[in-house]
Amino acid sequence: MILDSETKAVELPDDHGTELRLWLRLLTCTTLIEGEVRGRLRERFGVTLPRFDLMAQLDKVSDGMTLSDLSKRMMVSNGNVTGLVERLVESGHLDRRTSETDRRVQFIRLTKLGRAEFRKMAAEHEKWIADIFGDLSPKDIRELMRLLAKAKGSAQRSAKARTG
Amino acid sequence: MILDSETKAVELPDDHGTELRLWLRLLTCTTLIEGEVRGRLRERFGVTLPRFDLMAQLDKVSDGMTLSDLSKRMMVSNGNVTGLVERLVESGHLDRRTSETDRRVQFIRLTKLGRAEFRKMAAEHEKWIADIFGDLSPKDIRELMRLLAKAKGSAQRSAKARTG
DNA sequence: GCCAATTGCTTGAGGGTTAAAGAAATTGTC
DNA sequence: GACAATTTCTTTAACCCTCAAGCAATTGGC
Repeated sequence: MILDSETKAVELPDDHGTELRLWLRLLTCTTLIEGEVRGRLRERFGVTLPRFDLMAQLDKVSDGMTLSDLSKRMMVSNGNVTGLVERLVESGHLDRRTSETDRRVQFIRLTKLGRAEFRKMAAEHEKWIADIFGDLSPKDIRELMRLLAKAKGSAQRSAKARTG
Repeated sequence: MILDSETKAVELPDDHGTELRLWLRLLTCTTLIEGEVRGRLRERFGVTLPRFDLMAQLDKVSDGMTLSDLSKRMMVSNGNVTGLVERLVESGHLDRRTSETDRRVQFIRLTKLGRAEFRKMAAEHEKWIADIFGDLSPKDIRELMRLLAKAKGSAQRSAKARTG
């Protein structure tokens, strides 16, 4: 550790240790919660997290979404969504309907069963999340929301600068 | 939206919407950054994120770690680590050595090649992270660290309450 | 010493995930 | 209308990941 004359830590010219520690903490935090949610979904409903997430996207709309929309919203690859939808159609939770005007496009919807099951899961899920964040005050939450929004913006700026 | 007589939003008795939104934002933020790092590691070094993470754990120690240690530190399953280590031994980055005193245990170390390659990657990685969080002030970072620590503690408390 | 419980690791089944390549349909331009 | 570029979706190979079951070695009582 480098200290100056007043015994205060001094930054090295290229020390990015604080950012790195922040990233590791963010990752740890998310992994921890994600694992907890995954376990509860599995244990309580026998459903996987990706399937739950996909159904959550579809629950927000009434008239269906395309596969491309889903992959953008979920931030996963196109091929990934193809497989997920396939399995959820198979199990009767989803419904696919080819567009009349563009035969490449498929509209994916929750079936009656799918929506009913999702709503049941979502209600519990929301309580789990509330409990998981239960030690945070409303002010903590607001502040975290604000800082994460800033971090997200920063990351998007950085990503855009890389790929052009 | 429910409004009271002074046109101010009123919480429903069981509304946990803010926590849910916080979780989604946390997840989005992490997924975004993780994807960015994954892409850069792949593009720049042809390495996957899990392999980089595993090597990062090993780089912190000089005398090796067991598979169990690795799986705890990385917060992934035991079987997962078995496969990852296998592939990294195969590629010459890792080295396994059975314990003298307990023949179930294997100490995993970075090879000379592994450590050299990791150090090179880590140096760039740190710069990427610094850039990704570049818009955050030192104060923002401190505050995020603090709030994420609190969130982590809360999540651990909740997880512990579930499994006992 | 014996044996049950525990610990460290591997295996196998079932999924999830990406990047890259490709098939099918549409659009824009001439 | 022709046809190149684009868009939507699927396929493939390789990998990542979990959970549960199982094997091998060790430990702790007795």
